[in-house]
Amino acid sequence: MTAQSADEAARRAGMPGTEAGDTPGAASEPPVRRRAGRPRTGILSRKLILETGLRLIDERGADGAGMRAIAHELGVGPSALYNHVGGQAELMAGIRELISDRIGSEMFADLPWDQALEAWAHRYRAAFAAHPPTIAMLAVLPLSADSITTVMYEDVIAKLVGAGWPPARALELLVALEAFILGAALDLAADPDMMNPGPRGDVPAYSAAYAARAARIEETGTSAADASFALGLRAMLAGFRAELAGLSAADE
Amino acid sequence: MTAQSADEAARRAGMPGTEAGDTPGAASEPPVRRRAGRPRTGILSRKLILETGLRLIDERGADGAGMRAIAHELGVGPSALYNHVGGQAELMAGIRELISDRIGSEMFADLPWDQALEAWAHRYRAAFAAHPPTIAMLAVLPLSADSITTVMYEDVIAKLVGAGWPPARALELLVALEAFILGAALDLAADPDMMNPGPRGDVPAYSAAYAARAARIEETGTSAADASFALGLRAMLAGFRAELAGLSAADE
DNA sequence: GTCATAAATGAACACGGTTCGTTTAATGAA
DNA sequence: TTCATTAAACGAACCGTGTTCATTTATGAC
Repeated sequence: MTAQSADEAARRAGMPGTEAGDTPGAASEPPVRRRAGRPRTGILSRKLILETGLRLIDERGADGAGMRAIAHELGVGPSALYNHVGGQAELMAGIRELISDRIGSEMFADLPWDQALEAWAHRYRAAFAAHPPTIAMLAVLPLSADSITTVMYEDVIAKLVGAGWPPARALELLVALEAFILGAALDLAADPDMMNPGPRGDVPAYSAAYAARAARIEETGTSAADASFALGLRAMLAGFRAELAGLSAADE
Repeated sequence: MTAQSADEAARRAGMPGTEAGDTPGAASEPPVRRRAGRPRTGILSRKLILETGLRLIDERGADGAGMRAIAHELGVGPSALYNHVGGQAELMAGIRELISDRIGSEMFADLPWDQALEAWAHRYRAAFAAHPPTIAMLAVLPLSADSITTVMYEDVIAKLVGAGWPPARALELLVALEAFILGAALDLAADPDMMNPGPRGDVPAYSAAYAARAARIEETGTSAADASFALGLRAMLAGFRAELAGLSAADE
């Protein structure tokens, strides 16, 4: 990725000149004893901070991307971040948009509405699945109104209305589907063993179902979360098709 | 509620005897200058702490139920809580179970599987909806294996298997439906104005749909979140019915 | 050149969860 | 009954967090 190499270059740009004669440790990451005042060459940027935050979350878990941790990772004092980012809340919102901006909506250009929704749902979930620790944290954050997410919504709604959905219903559908996707993403982030009943005799049907599912996972190779997502999405889309047919019939 | 009055009684039980001569302020809630050492009559209990935490969350929002806040509310030092609760994580898990234990599963006793699922989904969502600030925080927490939630799962699975669902599929259905419910609960907690596109001309279809939905809300009186939940649940259940019919047909 | 502004430092501040030693009361065993 | 142990409170720390502020240095516009 070009962004990645650019970031690396920007990070290293804080070093004086030839070699660091004043860095005593000289370990892997040079501590870059920088004296006070504005540095000759820019070190931070909003984008660099957000991407570092996302990377730290991926590497160290949800709690690994505090203000101090990001600052330390960038070889900078914590207060320096506040020249580029309003605070932690804004930082989290920025990271969330970093992720959701990668979902895209091209599938609505050349697929029927229901197939496009299916592809979109998979992409949506995958965008979060790429950063497991973020899911629980970011799925609950609101999207800022001016983000490009809104134009993604535009593509969804336009397609649905074009297919015959009443506009208000189309928006309800979008919200409902998004709820399922986020819930499925949470499931994806949960411990796979979370629903294990363990050895207890008072829940026979549930224990049997758990064992049967485990066997099916063994066979097919698909994870439990994937299977549930596929089943739920299939059901929801089938239901939406039936709903639309009912609406069209009522029109006549 | 009996629990409530019992709690209050337990809370006041810390006062010495007749009247508090050493409480200078003597405001509404007596500060109960308690000297060190084990009090004559028990003040705290795990249950009281959990219920106070849930109440503070309801009253003051998600961040209003810290260790120090709960301790202060109970007229006790923060460290006293650690005699009854392992820490904040365990406390949150306890509150989560407090809520989800109220869902119940009686509807599976005397309704067809699909109607029972519908009633269950509504109750599930309502249990969280009763405590809006908790949703985002608690929906992402795992359920401890020994909770009575597992017996609720037992009722769901038993009903589904009895209706002809293969056990593994029944569990997948349960997880998928739960994902939708939690996602819908998150939607319920979100700012209703969150999806407002505002005055911008580049998303015409979306803006129109948003306006149309607002008008429908005005008419019917049902909230946007409720409408989306109803639509999504209806679609999902219709899809599940079709899925089961397909499975039965394939069996023959 | 001068001056406002941007961007860094580093020292605080306030507040959070948590730990620990102390003190007192209850409990159970000898 | 006595005595050791345990339970449950206090209160003073400890540590880590996000954040603010005064200061210092570089940049860019007039």
